[in-house]
Amino acid sequence: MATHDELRYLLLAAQREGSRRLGDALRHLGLTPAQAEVLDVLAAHQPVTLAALGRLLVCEQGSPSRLVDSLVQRDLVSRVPHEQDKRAVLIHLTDAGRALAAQLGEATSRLTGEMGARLTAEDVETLTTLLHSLLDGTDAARAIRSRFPR
Amino acid sequence: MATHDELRYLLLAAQREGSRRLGDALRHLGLTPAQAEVLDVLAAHQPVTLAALGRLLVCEQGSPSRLVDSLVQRDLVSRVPHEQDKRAVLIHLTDAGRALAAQLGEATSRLTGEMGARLTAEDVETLTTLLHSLLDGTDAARAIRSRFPR
DNA sequence: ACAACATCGATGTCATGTCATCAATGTTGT
DNA sequence: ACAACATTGATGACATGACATCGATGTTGT
Repeated sequence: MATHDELRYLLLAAQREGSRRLGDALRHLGLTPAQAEVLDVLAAHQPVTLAALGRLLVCEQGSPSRLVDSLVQRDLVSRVPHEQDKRAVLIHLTDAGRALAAQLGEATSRLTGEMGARLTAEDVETLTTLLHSLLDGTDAARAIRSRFPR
Repeated sequence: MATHDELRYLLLAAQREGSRRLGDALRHLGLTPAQAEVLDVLAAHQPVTLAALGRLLVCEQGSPSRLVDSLVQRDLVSRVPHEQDKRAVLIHLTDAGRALAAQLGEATSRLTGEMGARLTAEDVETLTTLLHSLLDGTDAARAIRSRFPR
């Protein structure tokens, strides 16, 4: 069915477009969209192990060691060995990381403004509901549910 | 607004999930999602220059030379120098490429079936309309419009 | 004609994402 | 206790995507 193919490409296009604009909005903070998502999640769920962080992130599937590496190198995040489980590592925000995380909302406000100009609040609601239907039962849906409780 | 952020992550999640499943569905053909999109577009718009192909693709922004390279190496596509414009190159499907392109619909049918099980035809229509609103005026929207005329 | 500019395709660089594998550590079944 | 299995985080390998730059070629304004 051509309709479903069109929808697939629309989802791809929406994600790419959003990602580019988010990248623009974050550039002045020196962050990429993926790095910003990590800071965003950490600000609300600190501290977490790498595996748990991976489960909360939409942007990556497995354990995001390399993504976290990039933040450790910039002193936005620190790794602390887990006391009970010697395999695990706990990820914390540093002071600098917390400060940057606090600026994320302001940086993305332009983005949400653009979306608001194109979609009514009801449209956003409809899209959200339909996308949850589409994703129901997937890991990503669980991640989003736990980050945005209704 | 948390709602817009949730929507951003839902779009990301939907694209990732779709991409993984499409990758699974295409694996037995030896194609990645991006390569499949190129074959798909070429089957309908052959021959095109690299720049024109880039404008028709959702998956990539600039001119997709390296993506096309991977298909040339597998003899699915060929580059032919443009006669009038010495800068340009025309991309053609080879016989093998045409044969593979003909199998794409079958390969993606499982995907569209899964979508159909989660969304009604009306839902798909609604999503399509709303995403077009969100993307109106962007290059990606133009690409999709020209590939899926209403 | 010709200088200024635009477009074409290739390429280098960086940051993802995905998958597979690995060594270290935990957990479980018996 | 201990063998079988599962989980954790790191890493190598591969294919994208985004951006910038470059040399070659076209186009345009005058």
